[in-house]
Amino acid sequence: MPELPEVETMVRGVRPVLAGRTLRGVRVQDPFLLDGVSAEELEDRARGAKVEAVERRGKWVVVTLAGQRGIIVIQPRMTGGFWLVPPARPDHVRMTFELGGSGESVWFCDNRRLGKIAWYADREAAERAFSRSHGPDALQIGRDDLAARLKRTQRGIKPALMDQKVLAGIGNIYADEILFRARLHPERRADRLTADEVGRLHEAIPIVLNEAIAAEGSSFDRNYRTVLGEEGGFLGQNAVHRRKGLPCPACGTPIVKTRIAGLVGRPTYYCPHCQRKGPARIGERRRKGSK
DNA sequence: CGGTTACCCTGGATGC
DNA sequence: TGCATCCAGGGTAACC
Repeated sequence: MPELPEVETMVRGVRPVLAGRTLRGVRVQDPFLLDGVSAEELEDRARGAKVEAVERRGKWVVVTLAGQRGIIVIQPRMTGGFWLVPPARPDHVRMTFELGGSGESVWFCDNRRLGKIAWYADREAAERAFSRSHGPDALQIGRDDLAARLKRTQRGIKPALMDQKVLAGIGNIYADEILFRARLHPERRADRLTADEVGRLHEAIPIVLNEAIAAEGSSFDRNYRTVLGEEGGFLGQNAVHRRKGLPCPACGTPIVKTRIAGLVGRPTYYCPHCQRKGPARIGERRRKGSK
């Protein structure tokens, strides 16, 4: 589930509680999520450790332990998320950060168990692991770098945007929203965008992601919630994702839902008027009786 | 290289 | 009400 804005929201929620604090320890409730580390080893490393930093890298949550105790990396994937000691213990707790003294906890929950928890000995090892499967962060990537990376793939622009190796952080929701904002059809070939189109795309990425972060991400059904259990408010101010048949906010044309090549079974939403396969006509309005 | 399938899991919504 | 089916924001491996 969580994409960059949701993970950023989680990190901002968890950081003030954990950063600078000394853990009593961590408890692994579900070793199934562990990747390359045993529950015993992880718990040993974290016991009594001080949390130096809580950061986001792409869709990863990176918890750095002080004093050479290593780095814990949590990938929420589809249904993972953090909770700050809510009144009632949530379902599907997979790992717990236990704080000293007060007895407070931070829970990592994941009903589908698709998430991953890893541990690296130091920042370099974590960085190597990240770099093996990720490009630059979507909020950091430069325009020329983005252009060069898109030039290297003949896929559609949407699959390319969602490829973490091209740039890190964008998933299905925000790919749709970013492409709408950039007025690009999701099936346009990544390597055939004009410099102007790449420029629009590069502008749209941080605008959409930062709007979503400001709204604390996207919630629907019972999925993602903030660390306090509140819904993110982005869906409701978005343009196309999950808005099949509803009017495009720019031109009123009904939004189309489809499936595109290179994206397995994930749905794609776009405005067939604002996002043409041919040259997009920016700013054009389709309204009865005018123009 | 690009694309598809299968798979990792669970639970909510929908349809009969 | 019960049961089957489809769907879901992510990601990887195997294969054509």
